[in-house]
Amino acid sequence: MIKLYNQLTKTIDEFTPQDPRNVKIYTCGPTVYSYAHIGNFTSYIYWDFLVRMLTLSGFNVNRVLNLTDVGHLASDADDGEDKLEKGARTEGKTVWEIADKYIDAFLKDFKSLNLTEPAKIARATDYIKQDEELVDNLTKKGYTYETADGIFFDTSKFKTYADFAGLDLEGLKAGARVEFSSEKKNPSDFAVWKYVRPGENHAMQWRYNNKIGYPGWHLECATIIHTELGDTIDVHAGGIDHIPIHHTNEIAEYEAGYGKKLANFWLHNNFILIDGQKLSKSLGNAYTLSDLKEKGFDPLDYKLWTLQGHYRTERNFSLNDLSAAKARRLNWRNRIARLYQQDAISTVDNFDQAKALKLAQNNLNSSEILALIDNSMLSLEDWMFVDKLLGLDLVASTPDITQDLADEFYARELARKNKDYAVADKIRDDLLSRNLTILDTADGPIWQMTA
RNA sequence: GGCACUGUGGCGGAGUGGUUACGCAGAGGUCUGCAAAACCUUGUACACCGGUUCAAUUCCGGUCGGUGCCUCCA
Repeated sequence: MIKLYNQLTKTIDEFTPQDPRNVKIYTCGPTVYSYAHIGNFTSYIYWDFLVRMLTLSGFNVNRVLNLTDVGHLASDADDGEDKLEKGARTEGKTVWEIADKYIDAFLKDFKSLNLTEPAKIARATDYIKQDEELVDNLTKKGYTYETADGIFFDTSKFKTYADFAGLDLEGLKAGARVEFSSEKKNPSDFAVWKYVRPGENHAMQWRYNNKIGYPGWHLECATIIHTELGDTIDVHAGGIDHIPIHHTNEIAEYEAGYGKKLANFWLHNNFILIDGQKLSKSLGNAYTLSDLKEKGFDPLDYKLWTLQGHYRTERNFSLNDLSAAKARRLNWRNRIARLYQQDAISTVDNFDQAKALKLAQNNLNSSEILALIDNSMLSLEDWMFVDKLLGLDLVASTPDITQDLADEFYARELARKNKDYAVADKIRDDLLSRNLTILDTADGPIWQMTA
């Protein structure tokens, strides 16, 4: 039985897909205006674990990931410039070049984390026609109204608007930090289509409703889901920050426009802090995977660090703790290395694969799987199973030593037995430079990986 | 102001109404020519105050603290 926390019910519910064999999943992707930082990747790491768990549970997983390559408002909203436009200006490139550059970087990082490739990676700009059709549809059904800024969704017409996030619409009105456009009918109304305002420089633009404009942010997810996965998907996953705005609006657009429920399960990952503080570029703590590599970490060290915690918990990241994860991962790989050096007969195997999968099925309890691994003896076949479940690439990254190295290993042992320590130590140093540590245990020498 | 998440041993972090999480670091020991990230052993934690209970870190209420969202954001 698979159990997952569902934002729709705010409880942990039993998960069963509509089709007993196939699961339809949509996961929110990045806005490609700069390099993704490690916080961005927690989401993809946890959803990768979700996909792996479902696959090992016997389902065929049909997952779509979107890439938001259409710009939306930048953080310093007053300048009226969107992120992609800003990136293009500062880097002296076109918005399309910016999008391509960072999509490429994102996919490389994605691969370096050994994340399962989605069945479909969808670029928002490939769905403009569907966006327009959805706006048509919403307008036809009376959900929209027009202002000088664009076409807005009237949230008061969508009765269940506040339910998903548990929004207090009155409180929103009273305590809002930002002045709402006086043209909006309700504070929670949002643009489904934006017009390029006079004087605004927006290179990505399409003609719709006889005006130049571009789609509102939430639209792409609704149209990509409907186009690629059809009516009512099984799981929609994304960041916790999206609950009150993005996903709430996405549900409104999709369900009002298509007349179908969007998703049966909604999963949200919590954020990480870095050294107790929010990730931000100004604090200089928004590490990218490249930054971590420069500091001597493998992306998979970060993946293991992420899986040490639960996706719904706010995590605190530090380089010190990443070192702990790195050590753990190396220790695991050296346990595999030991398997190559042991007699099959002496190998005890008490790892319970079914139990590990069951822990994963229990609302993605990756942390307890790690503890199970630490408390069990695993065979090589078990480690391969762990790699399928967690995607840490442990076995492939820990090959048995070559004959060449084995020869040196035995040559050293011979020298050592002859008390020719100068030769033995020289060989040991040589092997160390080739990524092998020699340890003389009570049962004789063994080799280990140094990295 | 509104909504939500969260507070566990040196650090990170699961989980549970009464039994060891786990990792890293630390300590002691073993082995040992030396070295060693090897091997063995080792930690009586759960913000505070009440309540429920035979029993609470675990349930309930309150207090205090941390964080996020409400403008793009995993």
